[in-house]
Amino acid sequence: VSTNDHLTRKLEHFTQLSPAEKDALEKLMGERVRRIAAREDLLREGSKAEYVCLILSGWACRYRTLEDGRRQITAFLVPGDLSDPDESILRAMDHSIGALTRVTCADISREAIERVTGAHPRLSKALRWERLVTAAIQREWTVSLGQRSAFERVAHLLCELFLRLHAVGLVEANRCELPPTQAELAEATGLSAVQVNRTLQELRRQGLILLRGRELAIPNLKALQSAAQFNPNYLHRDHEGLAA
Amino acid sequence: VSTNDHLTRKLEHFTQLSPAEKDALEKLMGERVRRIAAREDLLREGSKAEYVCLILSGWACRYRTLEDGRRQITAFLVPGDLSDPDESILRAMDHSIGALTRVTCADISREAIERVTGAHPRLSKALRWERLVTAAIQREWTVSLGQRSAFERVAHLLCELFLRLHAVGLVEANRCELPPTQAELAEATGLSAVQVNRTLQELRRQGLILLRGRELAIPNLKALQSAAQFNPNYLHRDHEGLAA
DNA sequence: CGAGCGATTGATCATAATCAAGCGATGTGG
DNA sequence: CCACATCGCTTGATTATGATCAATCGCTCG
Repeated sequence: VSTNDHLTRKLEHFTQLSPAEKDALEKLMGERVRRIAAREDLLREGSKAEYVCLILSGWACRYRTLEDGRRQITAFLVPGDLSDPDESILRAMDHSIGALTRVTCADISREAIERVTGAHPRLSKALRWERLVTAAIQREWTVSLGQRSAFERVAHLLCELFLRLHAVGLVEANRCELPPTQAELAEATGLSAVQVNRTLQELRRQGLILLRGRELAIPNLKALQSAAQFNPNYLHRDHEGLAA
Repeated sequence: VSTNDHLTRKLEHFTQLSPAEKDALEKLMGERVRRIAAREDLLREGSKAEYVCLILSGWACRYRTLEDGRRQITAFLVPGDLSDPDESILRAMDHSIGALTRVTCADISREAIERVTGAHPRLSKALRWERLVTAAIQREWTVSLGQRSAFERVAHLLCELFLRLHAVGLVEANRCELPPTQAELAEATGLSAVQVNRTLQELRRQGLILLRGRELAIPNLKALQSAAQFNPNYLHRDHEGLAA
């Protein structure tokens, strides 16, 4: 098993892939690998997205900065996540993608994607599924920011990230990495860093999470999900590959 | 000019369409027209999206209801807007689409869409552009809910809706319909209905909007945009069709 | 050793939620 | 035709959630 099979693992939550399809994916990940330092941008607002970015290792985020300096993180990108293949249609990016840690990513040309999806319809469908889940996650963030309390927001986000990391094989024995700083979690949840700190402490106090440094452990996922009113349906993990 | 050419008008903000392409679009809108009463659902969470919904007239919204009754509107759908063609891949909808007014929509089969996009690459590209703009709008809502004050949120939303309606020909002399009730605007902006009411009054007091019943007038769009820190880039109206 | 970053804590403040009541227009059934 | 109910909007009073301000601490790194 390669260390860079995160995308493959994720897509297999939707549908079985043949060896040929996995091979085609693998080849895509090979071309033009780039290393980005923490706090650098993978793609900057205003520039044209020439390539599709696939995160091979490390964490990144989509974010937008307002004129007065306020910043909102609109998505976290973990290994196996990729920017939208169609984004290169647009004249200019309306937001940036920044590295939260050191990141390695593959810059894949749109043509390469189209070649592969043209040859492998099932892969094409799996990538469309991936895109739909990404959209559903974005909607769920809207729900969180609009309706949920600070406590629920943070708990919900941790549930989501934990399951997403699980899907790409980055959870071991209820533990995973959680690289974002509290300030970054604050920018994602629309809270202040102080409030994120207090909320994390409350989650710890209730025994729902163990968090030391960048390592998060969730001793009882069901309990955390229940505290967060987290419903995993929007991640659409119940398709061809698993059920039916 | 047909009264149902909203989608065509919108797509032409991205690229010129040939008569054949417009004709193909027109035919799509014809099949299987459905009428939905206000407060009814076009598509319900948990069900399978068999068809693509294209709004021909009236307003709808995507929304999600939490277990305890809280509701978040995650998107407004106005004439010319459509649900994601790929959504039928998913086993079940993770949210509902509800009518805010009486709505007429066209239920288009995925096969019909694929037939048309297969035959007209430019149309295919325009629809992908439409999808990207929808995703950008969703991100911008995340920014609003996470970072903007009540005043900015409401002002920003009004700017967005005004421009979107403008793009489909539903603005006349700085005036458009605004069917959502204040309670619905509250569910979209993550505010209480009381706060929306007070914010609208403040916008009126400052002369930024005129709002009576369901009619909204924006005497000075630039002024409102500036008050909202509204940057229209994310709507990506500057492509092939207009510039270059 | 000093600087800087991230996490933490306490005190105070502000924004917006909640609660409660009333108004005006619309619509409906007796 | 009128009495009454409902809905959407409006207003005032109070409360609460989370922001802001400010300081400290521990750790890492140069």
